[in-house]
Amino acid sequence: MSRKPCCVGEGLKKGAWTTEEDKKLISYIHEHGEGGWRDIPQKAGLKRCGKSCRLRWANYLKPDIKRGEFSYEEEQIIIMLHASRGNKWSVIARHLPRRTDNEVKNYWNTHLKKRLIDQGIDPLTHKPLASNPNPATPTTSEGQDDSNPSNLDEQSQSGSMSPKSLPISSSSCNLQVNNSDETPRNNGSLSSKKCCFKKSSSTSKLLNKVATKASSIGNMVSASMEGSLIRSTTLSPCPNDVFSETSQVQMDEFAPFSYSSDQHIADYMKEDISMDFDLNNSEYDFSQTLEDIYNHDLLLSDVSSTSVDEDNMMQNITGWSNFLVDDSDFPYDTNLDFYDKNLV
DNA sequence: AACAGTCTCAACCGCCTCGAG
DNA sequence: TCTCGAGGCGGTTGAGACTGT
Repeated sequence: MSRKPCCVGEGLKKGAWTTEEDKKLISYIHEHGEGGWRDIPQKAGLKRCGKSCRLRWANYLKPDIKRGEFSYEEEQIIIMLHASRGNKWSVIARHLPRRTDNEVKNYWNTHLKKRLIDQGIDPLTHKPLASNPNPATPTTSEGQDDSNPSNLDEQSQSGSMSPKSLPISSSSCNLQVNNSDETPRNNGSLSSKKCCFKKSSSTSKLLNKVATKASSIGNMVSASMEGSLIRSTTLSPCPNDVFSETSQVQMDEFAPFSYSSDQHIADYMKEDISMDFDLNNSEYDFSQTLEDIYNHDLLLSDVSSTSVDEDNMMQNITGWSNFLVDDSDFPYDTNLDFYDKNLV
């Protein structure tokens, strides 16, 4: 037993990778495949630590990595999974095909975390910040300096909140706001069917919560299914322990399933169901909303350890979509006041 | 144009888990 | 059973880009 340590050695280069180094690494991996990272630097002619090579490959050079702006659906998935899983970036990234854990982590830290704080939501607990009397107004909180003009300018100067500064609730609710420099993140229009929370029975509250998420669930399901069904299709009926070994299937193989034959379900669910709710309402619990959704198998809590029955999942989704779009006795008031105040 | 402050994200660091020896 | 290295993961850093004055 005389293994040599991975990252000791003089003359190892650090810092940004050059294109030349990238070429060497790509070329080597194309020829020999991944793995054996300790030996790769030497064999590929790189003065880098094996660990550094692995990271460079996994986070940047790998051909199927998706880069660039996160979609609305991806944002929703990150937020929801973070609420239930915490900083488990690798777990979250598994639900986002072609995204890396590092990228998800960076996006959370630089965008989503701030946005939640701005809207008075504690990014750790995903519950309204206790000290925040008005969630629609940026407040001083952890990592947030209200003397920072940029925080105030964003809304006071623009006269409206950009989608990125919208409350999570609103961005989940088909709200469309004036947005000159960005493609709207949701194709839905500002619904005429705006609903308020009603403090009634727990069932009503659950329905409220579900309805709140309904407009985005379609998108989320589509996106999540990409990741989940790829794996379930691949796995089933494989035992769980085989799962991780077989999960490297390209999503393209299942694109027809994800995007055509079942797109109608997602479309149904994206339809004109929207509402707002009052974050001041101490009973609102985003984590609970997630639990509710998870309990109905709309999202898989951790596909890496779960084998999924595809038919069962589709039954659930179909059932839920029918439930969600059946608003014949939609029990909530319409109310645009909240966004009228904050978006105009 | 120059400078300062802020933001972004690639890359590093250190810890943890797992498995080989 | 114990030790140690590889690989994986989450937290943090800092260089470069961007923005405001």
